[in-house]
Amino acid sequence: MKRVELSKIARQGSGGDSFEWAPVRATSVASKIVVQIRDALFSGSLRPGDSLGSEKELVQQFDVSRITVRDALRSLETMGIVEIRAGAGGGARIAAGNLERISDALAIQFKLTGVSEQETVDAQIAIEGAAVVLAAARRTAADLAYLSELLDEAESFLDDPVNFTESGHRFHLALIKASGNRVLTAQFSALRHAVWPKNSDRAKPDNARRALAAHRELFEAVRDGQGDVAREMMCSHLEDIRKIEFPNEADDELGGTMCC
Amino acid sequence: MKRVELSKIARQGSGGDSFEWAPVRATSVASKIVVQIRDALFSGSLRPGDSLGSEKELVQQFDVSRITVRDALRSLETMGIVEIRAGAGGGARIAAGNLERISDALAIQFKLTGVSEQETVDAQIAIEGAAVVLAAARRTAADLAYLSELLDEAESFLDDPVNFTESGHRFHLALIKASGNRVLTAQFSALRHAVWPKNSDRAKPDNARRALAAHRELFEAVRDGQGDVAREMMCSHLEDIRKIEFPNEADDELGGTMCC
DNA sequence: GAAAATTTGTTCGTATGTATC
DNA sequence: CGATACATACGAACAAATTTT
Repeated sequence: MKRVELSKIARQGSGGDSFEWAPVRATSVASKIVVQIRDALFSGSLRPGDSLGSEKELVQQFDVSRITVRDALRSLETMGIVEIRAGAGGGARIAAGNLERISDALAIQFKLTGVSEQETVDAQIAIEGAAVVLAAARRTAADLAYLSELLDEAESFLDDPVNFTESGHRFHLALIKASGNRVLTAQFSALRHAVWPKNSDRAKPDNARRALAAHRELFEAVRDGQGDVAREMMCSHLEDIRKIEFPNEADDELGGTMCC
Repeated sequence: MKRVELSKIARQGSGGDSFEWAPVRATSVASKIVVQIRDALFSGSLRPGDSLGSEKELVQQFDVSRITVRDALRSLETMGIVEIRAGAGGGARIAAGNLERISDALAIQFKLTGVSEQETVDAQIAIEGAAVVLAAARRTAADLAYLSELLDEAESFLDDPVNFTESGHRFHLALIKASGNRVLTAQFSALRHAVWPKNSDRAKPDNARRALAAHRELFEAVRDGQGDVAREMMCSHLEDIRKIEFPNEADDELGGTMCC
């Protein structure tokens, strides 16, 4: 339960922006507190679990009003940097990482920016394609057992579009997790949550059969350690899905550019 | 300048969580305002540029105190959903998308989670490798001109490690932007900001020469539309960098698994 | 389990800096 | 340049929730 000494805020100071990305409205006092704590996190002087003290203590340390401290804490909380608990022994502390939080940020900015489905699927191909290469090299027996289970499950859902789609999602996720790479896993989850149709009703039986066959081949390639084969299969499988889910892009002259 | 009618907050209501991700502390009144506005964004009833009114107006609309509205606005601002301007005609309005904000969110969670350098570099290989394939197919004349400029710049920095490293970063970024995929660009930026050494002093002249040669070959492959060649080059180039920047991982038995 | 202490959540009033018209 | 509108900031206080005793 380390306590870190934080300096008072210079009201009219220039505020050291050690990052190249612009902090949110660096003019406000609250944002200077935010920047200071974020810097401390990245420099390593603050780590998950460290306590920042209560609102009252922060008011004293920074010599600002309670509202200013609250503004800063609200921002830090929204960024996922701090967790706030009420009651005795509570207060603000540096949060543990939560990679699922990334989905929110991605979804919001994708929505506001209006990125195309093509960009999203291309990014997904990049991530899943690389992930299966790693998975083919690192998959454990437990990974293979779970993937095999999911294949059986999917087969039982061949005539149940909703459940089939969801099962297929779990298969993709398990495949990526088998890569052992949390960065790729987080980025995949974010993309999936951000822009894919929530309830795809396009998983008609014939499409489902096709997808299941692709999943089986993927499984075998990963099981046999054939990374390159798995990558190509994943790519053509996703191009297939792209044509089904986003038919308006099917006539893109660059279709299949990625790898297959 | 559309105005959207927002309903009052039910103090003890259950609060409709229409998303699967848990909103931040759904118990507080402020977070209910946040959820309501975020929902309105995703449902399409709020779009970039729409005005939410001033703090005072929001106080009246939601029938809560000023500080509660402030808390909500601070969260929404941090999420990048609203922009707040002071002065007459100011107030809160729905922000335009800013994909750089994603980098922040990713970098923070990667830092808090403590992902390994190996995971990061593997993800970078996935993203940059796919990006150059797209870049080879889509690069414009302007892209090539800028990349060529950066190569000349880098050559002049061969004996200046700090500037050489920075110039090289710009080259990688320009290469990815040439893919025309903003999702890949955002994810790359995040990785770069999150875990790479800020001031790499390892760009010794001999390493610099090696890197520059790799960049030249990458440029030629992209220029000539040879996507597969570019991918392999990018991969081996990044594996090279991995060995230089993170020598403690050089003996990883899985080195070179990705593609080369 | 109940009481007490601690801390956040919420409200009101007021003053000040700042951007717009 | 002045007036207006707005966000930012400060102080005091009570309510609600949570943890400790």
